[in-house]
Amino acid sequence: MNSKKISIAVIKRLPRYHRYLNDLLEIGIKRISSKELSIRMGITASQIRQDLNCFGGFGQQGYGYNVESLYNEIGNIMGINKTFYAIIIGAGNMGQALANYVNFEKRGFKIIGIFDSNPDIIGKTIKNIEVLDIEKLDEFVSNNTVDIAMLCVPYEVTASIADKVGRLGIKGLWNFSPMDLKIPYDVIVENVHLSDSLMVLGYKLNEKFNREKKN
Amino acid sequence: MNSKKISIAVIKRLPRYHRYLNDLLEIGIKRISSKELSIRMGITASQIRQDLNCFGGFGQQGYGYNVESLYNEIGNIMGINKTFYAIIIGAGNMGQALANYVNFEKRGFKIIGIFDSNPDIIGKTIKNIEVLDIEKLDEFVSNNTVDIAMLCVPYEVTASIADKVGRLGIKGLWNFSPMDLKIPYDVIVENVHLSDSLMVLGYKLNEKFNREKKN
DNA sequence: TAGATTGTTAATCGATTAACAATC
DNA sequence: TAGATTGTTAATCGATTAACAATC
Repeated sequence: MNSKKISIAVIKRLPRYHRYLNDLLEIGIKRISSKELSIRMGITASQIRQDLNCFGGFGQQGYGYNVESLYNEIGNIMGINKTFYAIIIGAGNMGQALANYVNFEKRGFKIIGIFDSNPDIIGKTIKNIEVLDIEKLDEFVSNNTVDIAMLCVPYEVTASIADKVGRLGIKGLWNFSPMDLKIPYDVIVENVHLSDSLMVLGYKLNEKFNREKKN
Repeated sequence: MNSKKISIAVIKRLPRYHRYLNDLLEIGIKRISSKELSIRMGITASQIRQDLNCFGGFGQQGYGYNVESLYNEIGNIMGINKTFYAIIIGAGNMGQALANYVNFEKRGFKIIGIFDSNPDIIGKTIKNIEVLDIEKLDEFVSNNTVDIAMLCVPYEVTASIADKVGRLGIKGLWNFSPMDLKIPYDVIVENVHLSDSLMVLGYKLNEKFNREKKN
């Protein structure tokens, strides 16, 4: 693997390649050319070859790519073979949805703890994990390896909890609050801004509507 | 408003501007320059001015932008003043999380129906809305205005339900399944691929780890 | 060998940033 | 008026696409 910086645009496409390759595997396709894959995915063959060559030459001239090995290679690049240990902070609807989302485990993410501050929820069991009092977070983190905190707490407390996560040395933060976290720690934050996404959908609907009205 | 095509990169930044302006309003700041805002948001002042000027000249030389009116302008552009009527299909954990997510209503999205196929869930009430049998979807759509369907059903049935949504003439689809929908109808699809987002976080963590190991 | 398709360089396109005249 | 800051044009940067020699 060469050391030149891989752009975030490329990284974000990797999970999509991975999904398509998985589909191909499942329908029993053994090899695929960048041309064929480009048609399926609706992107250019050039882009596929450029993207893959950021990480190495996985193909073979005159043949194309072996689906299974390319699938594995991309999995390796994304770290799917590694296990990331994650905790969920905030066991409301969203936190529970994440806890029950089976696909994460398949991709190497293992939920090992769930925390909340609501006495009605503390002590409940979700997916065989007892919901702990958020007060026990410090203790838990000292006794367990925690790579990622998934933050599903109300807007008002997000900033302070994110800060705590940073202070405890957790390196990855998956944030579901509609807010840009600024914490003075060395934490990698990935945001899921649901309402932003919904607003983009609203914009596109409006635009479409206006366009149609004009015609 | 001029008619030249606005790039999707700009559109995606609008909700973020909207959030920051809302924060400014709440702390009582009345006017702001692109320079000041750029520092807060961590982007360039140039970009802010370019973005806003896609939609019109909202500022004033020597003064900057009036926070409240800019907030409202961006809200209008995004269609926040309009009401979008939405239904949730799939009342599992994720569907329930969406139903209970208060921020949507604030942004003009109103949930008017929830559907599921599980007899244990049908008939339950979520946020004052009775969960209906998915079989009643056709009937519901003929009797109500439905702009958006929020799809939170299991992977296996996503494609067929998305197809049905298209057939019923619903124009917007918010998809939570890890799959790229291809439906032969004129539907605007916005995807929330949670596992893709998580995989990107995993990649970044790995990369950081490898970088640190090297030093 | 001939055909196919990659890996990679070069060209193009679009998005971001810089610069500055216009103007409040 | 002088200072500040926009709106907008020009320059730069980066990402995508095209082209083609290398090679299986």
